[in-house]
Amino acid sequence: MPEITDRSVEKLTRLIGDEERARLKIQRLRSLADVVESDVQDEVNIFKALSDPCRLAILKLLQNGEFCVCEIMTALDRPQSTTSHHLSILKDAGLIKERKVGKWSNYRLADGAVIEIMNQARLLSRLQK
Amino acid sequence: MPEITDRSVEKLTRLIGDEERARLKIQRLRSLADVVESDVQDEVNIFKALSDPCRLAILKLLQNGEFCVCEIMTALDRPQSTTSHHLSILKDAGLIKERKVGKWSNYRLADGAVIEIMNQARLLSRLQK
DNA sequence: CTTATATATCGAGAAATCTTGATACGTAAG
DNA sequence: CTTACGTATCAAGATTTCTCGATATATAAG
Repeated sequence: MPEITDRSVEKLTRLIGDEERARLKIQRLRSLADVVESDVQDEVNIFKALSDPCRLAILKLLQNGEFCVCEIMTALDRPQSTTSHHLSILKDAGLIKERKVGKWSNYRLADGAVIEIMNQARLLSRLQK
Repeated sequence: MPEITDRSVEKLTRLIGDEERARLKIQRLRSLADVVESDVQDEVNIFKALSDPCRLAILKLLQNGEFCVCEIMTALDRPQSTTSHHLSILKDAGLIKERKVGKWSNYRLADGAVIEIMNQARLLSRLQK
């Protein structure tokens, strides 16, 4: 029997009248919103990786194939360190993959789902107008 | 004829040898990555709104219907001001909609695409394991 | 081994975000 | 009008993120 001993009980008890029913309702609400911490963090990291204009530009570029860092920094018109940093965030989030060839690092999209998720966002952004 | 007079030219010229061809390649790379600022900002805001565990929990809850702020704060176990703040970010991003009834504010998902985009992210997060 | 080049990492200042108590606003009831 | 309550906004400290010059690492060439 999970403990529920915080500010919510008082508030919902006033709303519902019966403290026991309030507790049950709180349990139900918590379970509906429940997201397991370790699971959700990966998803949050994916969305964080997508939350930057530079990185969206990189992903858009990579829809045209595989490119090395020096091509990507040229496309973005950003310094090499900035570009490399953004690439590592995208890679850590699992959105792109790296392939080293000699002293070059080539990057490509990790999966078609990356394109799909960007399409959905574009769809949503148009919806609100 | 767009001007290209920055660090990229020097670097790519070395790589390619011919400065004129370097300039052409730069133009092509830029156009592939080009994201119109005003358009991309809406998409960035959508991803930013999704980049928080609290807000993902709210969206997950709202997949079960419409809820008022006091129910949502109960589900999250967060103070009212925090909850309200997250809701306004989700609303500004166009992910949820508000319906006022008396002194209550009820929130619901704005569109099925919200569920879809979360599903894609979950798919991606599992892919990388 | 030395040099050059492509990329990654470090470090620090600037900017944005998160959190939450305090306060303001709006509606309904007395 | 006054009070109560649900919600929104404000303000400020804590944390995170962004940016980019400086530096480190790695590979290839001489």
